[in-house]
Amino acid sequence: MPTQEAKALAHRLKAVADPVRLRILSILLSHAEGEACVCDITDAFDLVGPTISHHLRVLREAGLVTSERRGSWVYHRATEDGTALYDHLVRVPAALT
Amino acid sequence: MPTQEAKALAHRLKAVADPVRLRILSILLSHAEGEACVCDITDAFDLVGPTISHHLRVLREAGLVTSERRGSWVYHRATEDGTALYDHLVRVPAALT
DNA sequence: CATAAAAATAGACGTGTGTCTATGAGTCCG
DNA sequence: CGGACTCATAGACACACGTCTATTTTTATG
Repeated sequence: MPTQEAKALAHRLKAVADPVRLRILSILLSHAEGEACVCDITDAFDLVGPTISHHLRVLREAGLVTSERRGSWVYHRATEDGTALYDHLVRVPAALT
Repeated sequence: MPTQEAKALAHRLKAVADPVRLRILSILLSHAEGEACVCDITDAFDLVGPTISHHLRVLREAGLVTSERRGSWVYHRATEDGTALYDHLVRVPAALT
């Protein structure tokens, strides 16, 4: 594997190599309409709002999540890449043993 | 995704979410007999021996690599899980875009 | 307009991570 | 034995990361 490719893949893997971010992706995908606001996500964790915002930004900068403001709320949803990566990961046999 | 499962998956992902460790796995899998000693691996990087040892330990503790001493050399090889995870990862479409 | 609510940003703080140098442990060979 | 070689471990150090509190921005509403 070329150094360049390893670097790019590692960068994307780092974005999902965190239990909170994995669960955020999971929540987005299982939510109605495939989207949720920060307050929805915060309820599922014992974490404060800004911390969730931080994780959402990491996911967004990795191209796995998009965010859109509609009125008072900001709705976050998994991108096509984010969905594909998540679906792929939860099916890694070795990763679940 | 349950918290427990997210934690376990994230832990395993952290082990491969590093460009050096990805390339180490790649090198092990492409080497003759599927194994290589530290000196073989060191040649492929601009890193010193103990650093490679450190990365090999991370991979070993994640169950992705095994190490066996035969004479002066220690031979490292990807486990079945390590092989499956690596093969799986390099085929994630979203991870390579 | 003023206030409240939702969320992002900024900054601080402790912990984890990747790297190095120095040292120790195991093995071969003269 | 003793030296050379391979590798792991220990310790140090800088930097990244996950979390929090405090503040700012954006929007809705009385």
